[in-house]
Amino acid sequence: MKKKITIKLKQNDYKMTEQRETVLEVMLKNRGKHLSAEEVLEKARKKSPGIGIATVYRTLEKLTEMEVLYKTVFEGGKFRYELYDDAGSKQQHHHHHIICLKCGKITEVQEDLLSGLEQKIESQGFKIIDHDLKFFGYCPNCK
Amino acid sequence: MKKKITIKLKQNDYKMTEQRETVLEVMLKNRGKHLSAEEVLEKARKKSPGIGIATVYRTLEKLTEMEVLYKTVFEGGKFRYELYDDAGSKQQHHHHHIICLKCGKITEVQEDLLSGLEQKIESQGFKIIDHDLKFFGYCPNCK
DNA sequence: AGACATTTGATAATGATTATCATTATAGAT
DNA sequence: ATCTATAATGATAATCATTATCAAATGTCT
Repeated sequence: MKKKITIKLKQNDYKMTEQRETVLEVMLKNRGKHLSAEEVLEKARKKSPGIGIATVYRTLEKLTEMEVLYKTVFEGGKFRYELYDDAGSKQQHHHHHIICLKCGKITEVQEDLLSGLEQKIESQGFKIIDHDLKFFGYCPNCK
Repeated sequence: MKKKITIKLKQNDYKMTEQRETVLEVMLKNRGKHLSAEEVLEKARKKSPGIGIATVYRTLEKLTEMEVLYKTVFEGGKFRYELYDDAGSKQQHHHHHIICLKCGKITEVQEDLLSGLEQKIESQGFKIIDHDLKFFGYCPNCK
C-alpha cells in the first residue's frame, strides 16, 4: 500500500518524504475513522515531532487528489479525511454515514441502493460520478 | 406564509422586525435557490439598505431553527440556505441535489428512493430523522 | 407615550484553511 | 558518495466565514 502510493507520487514528480510517510501511516492506522487535520497533526507528531500543520494540510490535500483519501464535512466549517475502503485502486463509490444527533457517533452503512436512482437521473441527461449520502438520527445507544 | 412565521416568532418571544421580514422575503423570492449569507445580505440590502451581515446570520439561523430554512454545505467551508419545499409545516425530508463538477450548477432531484434503505438501517436499531444526499457529476450541458 | 426586553449594526474575535518565503531535504545524475 | 536542481517544509501572516460583544435603537405591551 505504502509502496503503491510512493510509486504514484513519483509518477507525478512528487517526492516521498518522512512527513508524507507519517501522515499516510496515520491514515492507514485509522482506517474507518474520520480525522480532522488537527487530529492528524496530533497523531503524526508522535512519529515526526517537528511536523507542522501546513504540511499536514498539504499532504491530506495531495492524498485526496490521488484518491487515496476521501474528504468530507460532517459538522460544517471543518473537513474530515478518511481512507478509501479500497485505497490505492480508483473507485467511485464508498460507504455512507449515519450521524447520531445526540452523541455524534458516526456509523458506516455498507449497503448501496442508489444505483437505481442514479440510472433514473442519468436517463435525464446527467452523468453521475459520485454521491455523498448522510443519515441523521439516533444510534441504538441514544434512541 | 409570512403571517404563519410571524405567529411562530411570537410564540417564541421573538419579534418581527423589518430586517427579519426582508430576509424572509428574500428567501421566499428565491425558492429553489441555495443562497449563502453573503448573497442574502446583498439581496436584502435592496430593501433594507442598512442591514448588517450579523443580522443576516442571526436571522438565517433563527429561520433554520424554526424549520423554515434548510442549511447545508455544497463547497465546504461555507453554508447555504434554502427554503423548505413546504416551508411552514414541519417536514422531515426534502429533495436532493446534483452538483455539476464542471459548471457548478445545482439541480434538484425530487425522487426519493431512500425509504427502503432507511428501513434496513432502522431494523439494526437506529432511528433515522433525516438524510442528506448529493450527487456529483456532469449536467446535460457539460457532459 | 413609557417601560422593558429584544434586536440591531459595527466591529472585534475566533477557527479553519491557504499563501508566502527563506531554509532544508530528496531524487537522480555524475 | 557528492552535487545540483527542484520540490517540500515549518513558521507565520493572510484570508474567509462565522460568532461574540456591546452600546444604541426598536418593537411590544400597557
